[in-house]
Amino acid sequence: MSLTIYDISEKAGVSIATVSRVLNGATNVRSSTKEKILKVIEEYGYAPNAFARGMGLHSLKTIGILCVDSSDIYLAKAVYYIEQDLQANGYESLLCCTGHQVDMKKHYLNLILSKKVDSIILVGSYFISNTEEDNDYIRQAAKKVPVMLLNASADYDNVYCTLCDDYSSTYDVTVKMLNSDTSDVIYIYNSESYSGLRKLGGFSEAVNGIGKNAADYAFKYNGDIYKTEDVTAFLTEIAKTHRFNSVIASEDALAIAALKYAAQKGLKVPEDFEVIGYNNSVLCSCSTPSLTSIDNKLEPMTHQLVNTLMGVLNGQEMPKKSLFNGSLVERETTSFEK
Amino acid sequence: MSLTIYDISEKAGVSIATVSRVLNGATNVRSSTKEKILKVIEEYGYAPNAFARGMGLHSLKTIGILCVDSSDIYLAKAVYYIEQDLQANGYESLLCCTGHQVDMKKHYLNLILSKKVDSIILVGSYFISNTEEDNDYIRQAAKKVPVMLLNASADYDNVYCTLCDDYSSTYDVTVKMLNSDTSDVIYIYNSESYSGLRKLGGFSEAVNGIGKNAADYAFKYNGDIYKTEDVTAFLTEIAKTHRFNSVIASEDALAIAALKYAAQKGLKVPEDFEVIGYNNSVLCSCSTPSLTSIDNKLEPMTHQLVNTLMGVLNGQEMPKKSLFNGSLVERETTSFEK
DNA sequence: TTGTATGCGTTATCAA
DNA sequence: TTGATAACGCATACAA
Repeated sequence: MSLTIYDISEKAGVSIATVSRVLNGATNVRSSTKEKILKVIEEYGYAPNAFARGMGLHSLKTIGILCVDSSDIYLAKAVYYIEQDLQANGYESLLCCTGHQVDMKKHYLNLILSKKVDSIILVGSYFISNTEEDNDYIRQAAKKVPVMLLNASADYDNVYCTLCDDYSSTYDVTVKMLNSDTSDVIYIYNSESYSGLRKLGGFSEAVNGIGKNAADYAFKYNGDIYKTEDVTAFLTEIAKTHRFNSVIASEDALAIAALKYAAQKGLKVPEDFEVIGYNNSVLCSCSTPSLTSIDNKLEPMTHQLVNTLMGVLNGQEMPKKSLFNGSLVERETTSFEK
Repeated sequence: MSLTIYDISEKAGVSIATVSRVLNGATNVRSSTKEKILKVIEEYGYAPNAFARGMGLHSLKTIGILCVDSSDIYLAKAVYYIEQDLQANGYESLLCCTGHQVDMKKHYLNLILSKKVDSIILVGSYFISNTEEDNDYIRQAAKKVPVMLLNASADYDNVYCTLCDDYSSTYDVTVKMLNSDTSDVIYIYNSESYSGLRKLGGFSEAVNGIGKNAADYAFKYNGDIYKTEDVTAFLTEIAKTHRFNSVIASEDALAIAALKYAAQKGLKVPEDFEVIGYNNSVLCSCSTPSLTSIDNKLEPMTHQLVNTLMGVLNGQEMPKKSLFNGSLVERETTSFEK
């Protein structure tokens, strides 16, 4: 077995209490004895037992990260930024991918909670549902540890939200499109998560604002957004009954498919056909032509989220909700006037 | 505080030993008392304290996953698959992104080791270096827990490797290209990791095989592979001194840039210019035209890796090295004869 | 099949 | 500034 605090105390000629003090950075230790102990620790390569430590401290400085699918381009980036920020604050990350089933979300949240994490971060808006009832597991979890929401909002005790104003972003960009040369705009989306509905709401508000019925211009795609051909077929189907010369998409991948659709139809982008994606992901610069997209400030959001969490864990009063504004990053699939 | 095993034993009218037995699935408990205990546990929502449990069992059923950058498309997928497989086997994942600095890799490996993980998985070939000395930290870690390598190889005790034969894949595809109409092929790459060098080796072998000097046809790009414009500029620079009409890339993102280069030059793909990427990532179907790419069997590899790990943890004899074969997925950027 | 008692390696309280 | 010792919550050897 490995060394214990007793071994170290013996070799250093002190009690375990003193060793423990040094280990935990207590100030009330004579610097000479501190040096002595540190040297012994170094020499024998001693590392405290994590379990025993957790038992004493009631914490292992570990944060649970829940995510429906960390292989998704956007969520992967979110998880990465969060992990890096946590690391910088001396915390580790317990990652758990739940999938989309509500049962699994609850199951894994409780599982990860039983591992005595110091907090839980819910990455992505898929964890918040419309019904109070379905969100109850989050409220329950928040009774034990602070719960942080990225891209979602819920007004519960001990739950903190960091999000981007998807509603305004989509509203603004829709208005812009409606005033452009390609004003026959449709909206395609795939998710009715919290942020999914906010985006849809922004689009609808803008369309309704010019006296049209938004429901006629918003189309939900059910399927894998990365199966580009399927999405393109979906658009071809829509085109049979609706005329459109621009597409706003809730995800970059959907927008990419719209570009493929335009290419198939021989439409010139952006002259005759304009496309706007969402997330400003790596796909934007990889597509031809490069994709205009809404940047929803992922990295600043994750910073804010982790900062807020650290404050909460230190007992400070922190904002319950942090709101960012998105911005349009124009590339080659649009030609708005400046 | 939350309930302890003592509370449960009291409420169920048995000793803590019996409760513990039920908790750990021991068979020598009368089924009626087992039922009784289970009911109490259910009723009060008792969950054992993870730290105390870990102390007794010397394990928390947690695996450390180390990765240089989990936001990379390929690595993110790898992490995701691994996490899912571990979950299916009742293990949790402690994720740690180290970045590319060797010091940090060592630091975090030791840190994560001190958290008493049952094993460590090194995702991606960046953890293995050419020098024995730089790999020593891995050998040391393997003295404590089994170390699993994805996409890398190292012949140490208690280290298990799962990888794809990148050498052969690149060799085969290069030969194919050399025999095609677009036989002026160059290879662009960005990494000299273990697998990076294997790919380069395969390309070189094929080119040398026809009596040419491979070094004249392989170009290393130093920079962010997702900065498409930079990569395109890099190719433009190469074109000043080298004639080429096909590109094999070590990463899909680099191949995408090659497509942009072709578009800029007005070259028809695949008639006059062919491109092959690597990883068969989502970028392939997102690009226009869709990208031919080498699939290196990520998901099967991760399955094998986790299966091997589970065997090792159960004390079974398992293969030290598992080798997969890549395969070419042809799309619109190549037109090889069948 | 069940219960008792001890150990696991820390932290923290109290006294010196 | 230090040391002795009692928790912490569970697993398990041993006894019954």
